Amino acid sequence: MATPDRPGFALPLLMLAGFRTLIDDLHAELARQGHPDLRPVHGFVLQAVGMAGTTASELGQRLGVSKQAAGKTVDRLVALGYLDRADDPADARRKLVRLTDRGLDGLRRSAVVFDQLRDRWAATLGADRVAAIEDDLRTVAQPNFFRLDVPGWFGT
Amino acid sequence: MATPDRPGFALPLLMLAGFRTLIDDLHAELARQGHPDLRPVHGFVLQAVGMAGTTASELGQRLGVSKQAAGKTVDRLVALGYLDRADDPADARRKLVRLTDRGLDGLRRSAVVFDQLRDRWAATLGADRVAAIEDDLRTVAQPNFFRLDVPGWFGT
DNA sequence: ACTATCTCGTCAACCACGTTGACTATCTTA
DNA sequence: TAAGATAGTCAACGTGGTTGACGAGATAGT
Repeated sequence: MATPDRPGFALPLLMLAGFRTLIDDLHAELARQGHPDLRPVHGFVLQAVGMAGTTASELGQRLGVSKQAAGKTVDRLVALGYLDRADDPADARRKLVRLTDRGLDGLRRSAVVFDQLRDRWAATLGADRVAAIEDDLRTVAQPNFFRLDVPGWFGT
Repeated sequence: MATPDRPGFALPLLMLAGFRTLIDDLHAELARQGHPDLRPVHGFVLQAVGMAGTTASELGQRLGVSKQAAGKTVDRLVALGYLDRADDPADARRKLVRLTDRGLDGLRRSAVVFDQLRDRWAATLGADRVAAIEDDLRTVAQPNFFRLDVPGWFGT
């Protein structure tokens, strides 16, 4: 890393580098485990869909993008076999977006790999330092997107 | 934040949230200071160009993208008045990409704002915690992109 | 019950940012 | 000098985002 004389520049650069390291490692491992076409954005979408399923509009709200953008991303993930659409019997306008078995598999494997990556960081830095980073970021970071009030994503 | 039972998921989500918080705050402030058309990617490009200027190919290497992608980004920043192109008298193939006065102004203001944002985090978390986050990320994050071996970006 | 309004999904046009492949012009080296 | 490497650009394309418009269906008010 270059160390500019302005210290503040290091913070966003390192945050980005840390995030990209995790994501790149995740997708390298997912590709090895049979999910080579899963792209960085897709993981967040699969999480946002959740076990209960959702609609394109609500998905857009959860991800902080327009409903049209969410719809197009759902199209791609449907084509890849990770999501499917079903009519809502209670409301003919809505189309329920749900995880397929493949989508669920990708999500579960992501969770496992993220755990392993966190363990790797903990082995280098110490578990307390990793937890401290998480606590600190929880304090200062504003999650104005990916707000998921869906409990038990990976539950039983 | 939702807290999934898999703890590893919190780490990338929080890293992303932290990064986006910094970037969103930066651009809100830059827009206030006369740079409303500066987008998140542009800051990194301006840094990678540096005071000495560079070429599209080298810029692509620094940013970890193809020379064509770098060239197109330079096109946009030229159109916005942040960069210009000049012929290299020593090599007729090369076109030197340089910061304009406006580009330099945007870069300097970014540095100032990032310093202020870092101070804000330090006021909340404590300066030692912020420094610890930076140290830890320097240890585990692999900066396979934005490698800038250019000293003195914002020098004298 | 009917009308006005809101919401959901979709289509179209567009922009930003990335890719690969091909090509010309130019420098470098064997 | 011929062969090869490099710089920039063009074209075609993929992905992820935007806004605006629109029809179909649900809902609230009189």
